[in-house]
Amino acid sequence: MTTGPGRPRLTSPRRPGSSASEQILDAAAELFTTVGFTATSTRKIADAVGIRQASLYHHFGTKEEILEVLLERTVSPALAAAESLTAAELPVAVALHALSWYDASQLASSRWNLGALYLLPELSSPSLAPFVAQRQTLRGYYSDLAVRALHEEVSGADTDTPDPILVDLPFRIVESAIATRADDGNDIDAEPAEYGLTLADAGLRALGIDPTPVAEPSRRAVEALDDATSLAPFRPSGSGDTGTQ
Amino acid sequence: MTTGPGRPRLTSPRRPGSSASEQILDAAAELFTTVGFTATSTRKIADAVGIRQASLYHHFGTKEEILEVLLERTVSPALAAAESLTAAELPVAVALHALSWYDASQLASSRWNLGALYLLPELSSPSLAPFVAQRQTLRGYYSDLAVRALHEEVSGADTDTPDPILVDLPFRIVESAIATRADDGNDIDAEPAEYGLTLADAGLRALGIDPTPVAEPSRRAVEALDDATSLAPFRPSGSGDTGTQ
DNA sequence: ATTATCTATAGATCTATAGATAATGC
DNA sequence: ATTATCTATAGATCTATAGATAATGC
Repeated sequence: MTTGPGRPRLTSPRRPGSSASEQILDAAAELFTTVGFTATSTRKIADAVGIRQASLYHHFGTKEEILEVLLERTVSPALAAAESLTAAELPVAVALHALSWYDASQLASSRWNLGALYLLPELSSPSLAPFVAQRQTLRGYYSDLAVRALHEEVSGADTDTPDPILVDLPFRIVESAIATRADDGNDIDAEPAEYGLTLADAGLRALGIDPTPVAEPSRRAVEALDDATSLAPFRPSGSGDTGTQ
Repeated sequence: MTTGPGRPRLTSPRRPGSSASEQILDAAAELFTTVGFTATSTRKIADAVGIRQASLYHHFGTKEEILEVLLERTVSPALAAAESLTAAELPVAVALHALSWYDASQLASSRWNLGALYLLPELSSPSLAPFVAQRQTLRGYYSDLAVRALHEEVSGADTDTPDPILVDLPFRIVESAIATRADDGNDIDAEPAEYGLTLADAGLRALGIDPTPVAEPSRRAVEALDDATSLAPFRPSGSGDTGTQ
């Protein structure tokens, strides 16, 4: 690791990540999610990486740029899953359940509680608006699926325009994984896949939909997603066999 | 308003609140909840009040002390409601539903989104630990009620120690009002009482409990709470008649 | 020559304190 | 005399830039 161009560091690396940029992102992810964006100085990030404060600026133009990269990486996989599951020819309740399961598992299994970045009050800064918009797009996928699932379930027994608070709940219940991690410590003791299943089931029940019949098709859909993204922290304990679909 | 001791301000008051302290708390509540604690300078608070930065320190010893008062005021009513409802001789599901309804209504109806103070990453500061602990106590009331409600409902059909993720959900669903307000703007268009009812119902359904039979006794319990605290932003549209209990 | 680090620092904050000032209250 | 404000400022940050230095790569 002493190889490579450039003046050597004074300290040997103390952060995971093959490049300096990745090490900076890892340190910033920890600090931003635990003490906040403004409360994290560039000096503290540099100290956590083991470089000098000014050296950060060889890799990122501003402190905010670091946050932008972290936000981008956090919202992208969930948004891709939402698009893929919405396009797939799945029963709507299965798509919603699978999206919740996948998203909640990701939130629970990431090294740092990156979902907390979306709760930072500093996100009202205009330059971060694109990422806030992406998160709202994801929220829209959830509520669209919820609206359609309700229509399918009760076939018009409810009003034609369902309560916006109600159809927001699957998204909010998935999001609760962020607050739980923030409250109970970064390392959650539950299995991410199991945790995600509990939240996905609850999201459907909150809408008044029985999750029992969707569990198995949803499991297959999530496994297909994981195979596609090959990020796959998702290894359910179940007997599910990939590729049967 | 030009009366009273002390040197006059350069600017006439621009904030609600009969005393300077209340005006400072109102301005700080807006800024802390929208841009965050560290990102809010004492100068910005003072500007929002219409006084000089140094004048804040006549009323509060430190910036953190302002946050402490806001946190105290936010958690106290919910905690009092939880204690009162737990002590009351109510069916457990009714107590849980009423607590959720009351708490969610408060979160939705406060002038600023004060619940967001509990999501500030800066709360990991040791001096704020007492308030974090109080919030966790409130969370404990919710989950205790949820555990007991599940036992009563299915009478041992489930395991003896229910899933901690599951019994945390009524609390998390109520808390979702904070994120919704942060996402959709401070002024919510729904009636607080109606909003709270939707979340209280969903909390029970998430546990697998039908909220229909508890709605009416819960309404009476919430009205009794409001009469007791006489803070009462709670005016349900229903035909419920206070005092019949 | 290029790259990644380093040292040094400018300029802009930000929190909190010291002490002056202008009102009311006794 | 007491109170609530004001002006002024010390001391500690904090972000970002300028330019030197020490490696590799050609």
